[in-house]
Amino acid sequence: MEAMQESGEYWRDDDDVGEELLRELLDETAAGAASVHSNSNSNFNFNSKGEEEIEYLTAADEQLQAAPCRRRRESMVNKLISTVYSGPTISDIESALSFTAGGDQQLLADGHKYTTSCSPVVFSPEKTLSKTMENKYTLKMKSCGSNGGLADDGYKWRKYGQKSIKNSPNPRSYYRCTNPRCNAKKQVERALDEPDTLLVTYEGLHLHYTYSHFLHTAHLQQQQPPLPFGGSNCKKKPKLHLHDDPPPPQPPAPPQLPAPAADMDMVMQSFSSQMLPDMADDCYSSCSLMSLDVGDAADEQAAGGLLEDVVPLLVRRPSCNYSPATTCTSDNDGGSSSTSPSPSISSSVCSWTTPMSPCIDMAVLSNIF
DNA sequence: CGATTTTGACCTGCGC
DNA sequence: GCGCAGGTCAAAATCG
Repeated sequence: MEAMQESGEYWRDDDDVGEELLRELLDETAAGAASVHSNSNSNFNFNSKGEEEIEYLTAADEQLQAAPCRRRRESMVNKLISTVYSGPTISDIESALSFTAGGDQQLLADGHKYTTSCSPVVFSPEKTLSKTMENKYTLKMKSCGSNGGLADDGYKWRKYGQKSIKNSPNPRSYYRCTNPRCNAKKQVERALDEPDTLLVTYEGLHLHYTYSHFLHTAHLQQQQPPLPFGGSNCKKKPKLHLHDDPPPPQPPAPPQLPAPAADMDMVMQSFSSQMLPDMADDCYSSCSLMSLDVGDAADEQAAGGLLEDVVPLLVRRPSCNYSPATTCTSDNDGGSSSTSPSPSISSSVCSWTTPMSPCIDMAVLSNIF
């Protein structure tokens, strides 16, 4: 994970895009609200000369006008969320493990990669797992000395069971993510033929950042001056700073721009109240994680106020292109996954830092809004 | 004292 | 329906 951070992969350079989208969205929303409001009787428009024009619209006309507007707004929301969201994806776990281990890989005769260190080999579920095990994938990794031989994947796991497996001398351990809102699980067992090799089967997806992400972000926060508008002391509703948003982080830290950051505070407040009236608190608490210190971040994480609770999984799957060939489907409350191939080694190079097509289940969004 | 691990019991799906 | 194997639960034990 550290290596991944050092690689700079986490850094997003599209913050400006996020701001633009936010402003555009707010403009659009304001315009839409004004339009809806005025449509109660008649539609007031102003031409370029500032002269008042009055249009009388039928219900059908209103729908015709509203539909493109709604689509446009949805489109912008898609872009916005995909821009704002910067948490880890399933592929990041792989890449984290890969980068952390830094081991050499070589191809085995069966086509799988063999690792000489802790770096994982990812087995495609369609090859090694039954159909009932969609959303699962298995990493094969050499055990490392520490942490029980298991490489740190950046998440905190709680063991909830252990079971001896038939025809295997090694018991299988069952772990669950410690985050109460996250249903990610993993199973760990030693390989039969290679005692120093661990088979780690991940199931479900994390709906939150890695703890190492918080720690690093908090570290950056401590290096920065107090934030405007209450900043870090504002515990109940810390302000959002999109400039602080870039995920785990990477030195050198991007220059803090107080004015735009403050501006984005207000923009985000507006966004929260206008676009997410019911979710404003969640959005606040989640988006503002970046403004918290270590303790606050941990508390906040424990409390479960997470942006990822708002953002559908599909947004978080950069590799999930919005095309007919790779239709995105949300299959369970874990929110996985897609008909596209399950995570593979090649997907490890993907991250949310790469530009992606917005891919949001609009049904989910409609529930949000 | 809270969080985590351990471990036996229980539940569920599947094959016969 | 029964038995088996895998997965989960939950109380007790342990840890920091």
